[in-house]
Amino acid sequence: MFSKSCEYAIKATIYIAEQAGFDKRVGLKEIAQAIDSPEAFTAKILQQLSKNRIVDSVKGPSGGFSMDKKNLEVLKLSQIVKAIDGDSVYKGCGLGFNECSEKKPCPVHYKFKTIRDELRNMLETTSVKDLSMNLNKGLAFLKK
Amino acid sequence: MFSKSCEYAIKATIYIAEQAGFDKRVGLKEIAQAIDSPEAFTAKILQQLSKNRIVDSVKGPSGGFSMDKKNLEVLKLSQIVKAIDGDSVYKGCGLGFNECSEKKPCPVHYKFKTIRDELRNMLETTSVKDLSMNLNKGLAFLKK
DNA sequence: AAATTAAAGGATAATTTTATCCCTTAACAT
DNA sequence: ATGTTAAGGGATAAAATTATCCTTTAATTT
Repeated sequence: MFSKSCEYAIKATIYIAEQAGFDKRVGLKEIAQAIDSPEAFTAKILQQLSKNRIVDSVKGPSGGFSMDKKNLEVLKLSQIVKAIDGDSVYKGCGLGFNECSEKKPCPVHYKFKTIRDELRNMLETTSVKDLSMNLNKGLAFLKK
Repeated sequence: MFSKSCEYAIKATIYIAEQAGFDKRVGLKEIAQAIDSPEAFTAKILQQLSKNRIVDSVKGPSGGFSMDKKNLEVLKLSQIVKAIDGDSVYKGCGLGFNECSEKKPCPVHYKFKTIRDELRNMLETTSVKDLSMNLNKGLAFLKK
């Protein structure tokens, strides 16, 4: 569904959001441990998230990554996915055609349309807060 | 959604099915041209499809690939996908956890569940005949 | 039976994705 | 101001995926 990078990005964002809820700023090392991801690779992804203003970062002692609490409801899964994987998930054709459309549908077009539309809708309506709330309730887990 | 290999596999199968409808056996070269895929790579994929009895192959002159007409309604998209990509699509977690389940749901589990279930259902109910029929009606296309 | 044709299969290469290393830059603490 | 800390960023490496080449095997045709 998503690239590994994107999976890490989602996990990292959820973790940062969770900690931001406690007004905690968290460092790369802590994040990588929490979501069980390779540190250096995660650093790259956090850079992208930071550039895309999905998280904010501060250098130096007691620095690290955090998020604007007020933004947690507004920030949608779709924005993370877009920042890392682009819009391939949205406009991607089931058979990899890029000209695939309503007017020139590929053989699987109509079969896939519903599902991709729903996926899009789900990503666009699910906020980071939705996900981190689940996490706090113990209904879900982040680390393998 | 699927690997490139899987995309080629679906396209190739649809094309072979279409031609099998005319009782035509088709060769690698023709298939690769029809679906606009690299020939040698497509050969590998056809080997897998053949091993999985999704298509049948005959060597030598007037050989090539074909399918049992009677099977076109029975053969589902899911079988092609499984033969090439395994069952990652079915049991794949949105965040890449392999222990993700009802009992131990990842943060996106419930959000993704519906969509993955629908995808699974769609793949398991869509027959190759459904797709090749569309193609014949000119409603869809195979070659870019 | 021999020649020809086309798939099967092994080895290898190119590309993309994932991952690591190390040096630079910026923020904070003293 | 200086040292320490942590993110930023460039270069490189490893792994996986995609792709090609070439030899072998098995059919069909003559």
